[in-house]
Amino acid sequence: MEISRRLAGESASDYALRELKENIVSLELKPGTVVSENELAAELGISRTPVREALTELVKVSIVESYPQRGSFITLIDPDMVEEARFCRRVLDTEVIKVACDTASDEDIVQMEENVSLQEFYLQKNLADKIFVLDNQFHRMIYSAAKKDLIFEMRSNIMLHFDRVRSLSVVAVKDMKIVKDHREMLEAIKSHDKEWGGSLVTKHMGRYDVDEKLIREQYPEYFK
Amino acid sequence: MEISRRLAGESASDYALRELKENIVSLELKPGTVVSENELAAELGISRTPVREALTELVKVSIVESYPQRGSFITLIDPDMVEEARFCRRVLDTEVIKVACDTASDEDIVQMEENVSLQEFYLQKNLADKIFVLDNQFHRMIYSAAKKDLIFEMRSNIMLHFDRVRSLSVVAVKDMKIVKDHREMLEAIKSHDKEWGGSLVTKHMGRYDVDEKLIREQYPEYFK
DNA sequence: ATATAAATACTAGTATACAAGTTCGCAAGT
DNA sequence: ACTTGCGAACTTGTATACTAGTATTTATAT
Repeated sequence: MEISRRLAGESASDYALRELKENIVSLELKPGTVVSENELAAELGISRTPVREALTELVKVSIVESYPQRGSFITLIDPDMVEEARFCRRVLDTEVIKVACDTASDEDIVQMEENVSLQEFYLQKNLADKIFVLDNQFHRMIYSAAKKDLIFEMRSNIMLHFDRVRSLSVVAVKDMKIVKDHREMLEAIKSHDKEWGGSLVTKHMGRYDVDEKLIREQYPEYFK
Repeated sequence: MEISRRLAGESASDYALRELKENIVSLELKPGTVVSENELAAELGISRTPVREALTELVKVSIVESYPQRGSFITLIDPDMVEEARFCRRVLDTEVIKVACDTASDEDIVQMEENVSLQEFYLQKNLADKIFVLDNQFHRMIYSAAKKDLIFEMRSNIMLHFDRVRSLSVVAVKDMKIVKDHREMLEAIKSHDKEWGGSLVTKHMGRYDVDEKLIREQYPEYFK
């Protein structure tokens, strides 16, 4: 497992959860892998207790399975759950951006402006990983502007299933188009155009269409 | 705190989580109350570890707040989060029932038929608490028929915020109308009428409109 | 009497010890 | 060669011990 340093002020539990999520989404921890609480604790340099707390949360979102006295496993990719994640994102993002069109404050918009400008900057520099982070932040900002922060947390958890498949997809997402989508979403919010905003989400989701059958043929051992 | 017996085969953690949820929603544990891990462990007859695991999950959904070395508290009712819960339910229920209209199997429909018939039976007998349980099961069945079980779990967690206010509302929900709504939803699913299904959810949500201002005046100490 | 400081009784976070059960390998016997 | 049985080495679940920090109360000094 790929392990980074523990952040300043980060609790052991949060550290374990962050590391696990990153390694699961990046497929460093492959679907079907067995993960031992003791082993993880040793690798992370913490005790079993915080590791357990992190694993427990991941069990709740069905990205880890745990069987008493037998072991814990990274779940195989379940197409039904991937579809749940996609569905959840599409439905919530669509309605939330509409709310944001009504409720976004000037301060919200300033922050989003800054974010999108940075995305455009890094797009020119071709720094995809920078855009990845900003992308996630941008969507969080929309939820925040609509006062739907708790729902965003839920969305993040279920999106683990979706992100894992996205990582498998060899087809890199066309950063150019998604940044342009974000710019348009911001314009929709600024002009309070709810219908435009909603339709942009639909278009945006289309960017992430992947040929699941193809991926499944390539990595059959990862799928349920 | 009102404590019921531990179920057969129920782990200590699940027991603690179930008890906490029940007591929070029923307002037996009042908003703002301090909950001590040691105290809960003693009351439930288990150790701190499973109590902590339950509390941790409730912290994730913002129904409990925890401050290191200070204590844990049942959160005050936050109108923004209540609105998040209502929004989440409306949006997801609407889209999920549409999917269910397409995907519900004969087996799914048989189960729903049985459930709604029971609701009608208990309606005649005037057994509101029986209907309450069946109500929740019915909505779970719709999600299950649409293969959105994971999303239903998320919905359940965020609904804690909503259910708490519902418990405060003196105005009892008119069971007669909600049972009729359920019957109609089932008919919509059986006839694959997605638009009808979606509109029924909107109508259904209206049954739970409560005068928050009134409740807030009555219990100001429960609100943020 | 009042202000200040030290003692105390809490808290949550973490580490460790123990309990109960599963899996797997190896050895003994047929 | 194959089956059977036993034991060792795992696993998670739970209980308990320890750490560090907060809040309150008590005692002491002015």
